[in-house]
Amino acid sequence: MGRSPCCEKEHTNKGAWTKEEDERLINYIKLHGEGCWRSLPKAAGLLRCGKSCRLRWINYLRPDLKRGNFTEEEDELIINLHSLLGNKWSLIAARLPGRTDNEIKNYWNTHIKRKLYGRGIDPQTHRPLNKAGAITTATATTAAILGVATSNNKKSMEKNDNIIIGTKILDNNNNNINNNKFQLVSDLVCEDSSNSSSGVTIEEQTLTYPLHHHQQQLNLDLSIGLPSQESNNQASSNNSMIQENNKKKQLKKEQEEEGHDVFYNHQWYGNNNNSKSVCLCYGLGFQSNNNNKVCSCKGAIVGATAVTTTAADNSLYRFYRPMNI
DNA sequence: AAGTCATGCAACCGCCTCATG
DNA sequence: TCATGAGGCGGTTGCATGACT
Repeated sequence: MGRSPCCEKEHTNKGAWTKEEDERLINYIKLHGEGCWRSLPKAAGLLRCGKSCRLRWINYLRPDLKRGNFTEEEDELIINLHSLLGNKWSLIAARLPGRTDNEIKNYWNTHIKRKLYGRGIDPQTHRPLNKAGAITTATATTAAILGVATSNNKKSMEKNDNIIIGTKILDNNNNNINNNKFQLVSDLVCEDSSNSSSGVTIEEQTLTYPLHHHQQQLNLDLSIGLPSQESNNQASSNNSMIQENNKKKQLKKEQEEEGHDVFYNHQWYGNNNNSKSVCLCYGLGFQSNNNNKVCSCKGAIVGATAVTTTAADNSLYRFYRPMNI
């Protein structure tokens, strides 16, 4: 049985929105808020599909949209986020206040792609164009190729299970990863936090990356995003910062009282000031600001269930995702 | 001035996810 | 556990506009 259409197509307008339609939609949402998109058109007196109303509101009419050209800072952020997330425009948009996924997608296709080509960089792989098809530094033994699935966050990471692979970097000569099929996500250092010397599974390890290096690029410590909000968001932003600082103080206290590191917001809080341990999916940029939709870790470290080899050796691991996701 | 081509972007389409019963 | 449907997402289309000949 086919799915019923979201609206009666023969009775709906299509194409560009008129000023009157915009006003009707704005007025309705001002009065009633964003509710059921399916019933909204009728209630608002619009001959439009609910989906069309939603899109028009989200991409064009929403009052918090930032209009105008993208800044250089936003350009670089989009490029960095795309290198981590691929064509996940909604995730990228979530890190750019006032920008929509559609806007970023269009901007990527019309401007940034060209910009990257101009720099000699393949916009899909973020690798130099003259080296396309070959990852010159990656290598792995068969045993070191890790399927980064996880048992403790199976449901939320469903989409990512078995698709990210980690490759232990041994030297610069072997190319075991087919770069036509895989895209570089990130380099991370695996560090054993369990103090056991053998038989350590990835799940028992802490995956640590050099924080200062990533912060320079993406401000991953707090979130991937621009450092400041628009002025009308300043108050709530300040409140969030106060709450966050209070939480950190509390965590520090807990850590001191209990004598061990404390986990919060994908991170372990401990005594080591030089590096900060994070869960793997966070480190790879798969965290989300939408109730941890992507990563639902609660302290357990994301890792591969299948691997029990000596990954916890402070080696550099390089992570890839297939091109088709 | 008119025709053609290139570009940018709003909007649509179809599939996927997830909540609900 | 399964079916259903609303909302969400990414890819694509097509129109408006500007640049060029």
